[in-house]
Amino acid sequence: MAKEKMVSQITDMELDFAQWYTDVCKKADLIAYSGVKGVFVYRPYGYALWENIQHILDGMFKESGHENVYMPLLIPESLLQKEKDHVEGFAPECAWVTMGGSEELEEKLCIRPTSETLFCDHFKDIVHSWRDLPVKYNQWCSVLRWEKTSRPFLRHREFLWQEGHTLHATAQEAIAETEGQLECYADFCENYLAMPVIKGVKTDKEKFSGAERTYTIECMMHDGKALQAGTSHYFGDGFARAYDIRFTDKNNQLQVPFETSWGLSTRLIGGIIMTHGDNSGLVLPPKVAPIQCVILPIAQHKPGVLDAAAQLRDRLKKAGFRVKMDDSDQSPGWKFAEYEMKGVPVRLEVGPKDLEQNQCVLVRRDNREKRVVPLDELETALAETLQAVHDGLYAKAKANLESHIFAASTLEEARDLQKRNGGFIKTMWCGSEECETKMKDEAGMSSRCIPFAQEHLGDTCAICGKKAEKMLYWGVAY
RNA sequence: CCGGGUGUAGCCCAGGGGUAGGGCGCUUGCCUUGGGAGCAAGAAGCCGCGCGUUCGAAUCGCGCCACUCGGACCA
Repeated sequence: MAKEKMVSQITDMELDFAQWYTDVCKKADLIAYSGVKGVFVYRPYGYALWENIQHILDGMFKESGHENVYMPLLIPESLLQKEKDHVEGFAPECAWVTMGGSEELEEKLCIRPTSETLFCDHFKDIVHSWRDLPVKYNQWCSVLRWEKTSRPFLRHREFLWQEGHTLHATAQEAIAETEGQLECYADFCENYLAMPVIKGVKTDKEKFSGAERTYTIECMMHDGKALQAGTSHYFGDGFARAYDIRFTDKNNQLQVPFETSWGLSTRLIGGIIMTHGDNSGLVLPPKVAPIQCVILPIAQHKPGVLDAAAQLRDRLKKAGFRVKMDDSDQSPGWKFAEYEMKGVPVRLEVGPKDLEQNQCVLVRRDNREKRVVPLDELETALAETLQAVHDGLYAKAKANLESHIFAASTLEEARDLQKRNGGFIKTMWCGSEECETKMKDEAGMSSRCIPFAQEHLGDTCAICGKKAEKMLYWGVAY
């Protein structure tokens, strides 16, 4: 008899990647829909993942001298409008508060889509002397952008993020800050999330509204689409001039300071899902997994099993691992499937047969490899196994990235490569926005970045044939 | 925002102008435990929302909302 599917399952990603993604988000208990388009409920398991990300990043920011602050949710229209490029960029996706109680407001208030304007307005008041610089602030908050289409984690109207905002006496120092924070993001993605990144600079067309230069890290998903995982902006003194921020330097001269901002959002969770997930569900990088190891007692009604499992749990907790013991009365098979769906990096099985031999079994989520471990070596073995999962995930993601990079010398070639394989298409580029637009119109790709790691693929632009000195990555992005 | 699809129990879906259906899940009991076990009983629904047509609407019409797939726009 053909076994009917007993439980709701996850669509195979080869069959329908978008459906697979949505299934994982829901079945792994990360997120739930609310009654309003584009705003989501972060469920405990999904929020715990964000908290772990927050905790690590927050430590990195503080280590490099940044302080956390909290700015208001609302921006008066007049304040938002001071920087021309910025307001033009964000106006189409602003949501406004126009009523207070039953009264119409004198001036409407924008719900922050990002907080540059608020920080500038505040910086103007607190910075007067060279002694006040640098200012290195960060805030954890949510922002609102009235997106037309939305998807869990990848594109919310309201999303959680951090935004760093810093002010410096010199352009060099501000640029160093911008680049340093990009490195921080790249380090975090690669060493904590096991996501390899491509670092580079956005073209003028793609840069942040109001920025002089935008740096980015770009990741490659399983389906060949690109994901911008974090950005860091150098503003020059544009915002400072627009918002009238001045300081007196050591020579008693009035100067305009230089500014940066940088942000990373819950979108990254979407990136984790699409980088590491498989047809059994989520696969979480061990360093941010809410549960690093789930302990499953086998034949738990037999004497000694539950006690032994609880002892192992306590030992591992004491050793600093995030562990959970599941002694619910579900069958072992059910639990195996459940925790695979939730992406728990390591499963620990312990049953009567193990206890007789003073051992347990560790199973890796990424490749299902089993390892029998003597109980007195458990802490070391688990640490090794978690590290092995991290390394395994990174290697697999790196291979996926590398197998999704193709070189092209003409627009037609680029278009065909994208259509056939997806991925990043690298070409030489003359630097003109017209060529970017043409690539978008005819090949459906936007420029992802001008990578730091440049290669010389030729001397002419793949689109217009004119002289070209820069190599650009193109792709279809989330 | 433009075009297509969908909305019936927690999930997947059938039905259909006149008492609301199935499978899975859920609850309780028995049984079972190294890859989503079995038996029995039970609970659970403004049939997405509003307005219309009708003696009567979950069913027909219109509007809206949400989800989804393309496209345009954006972290």
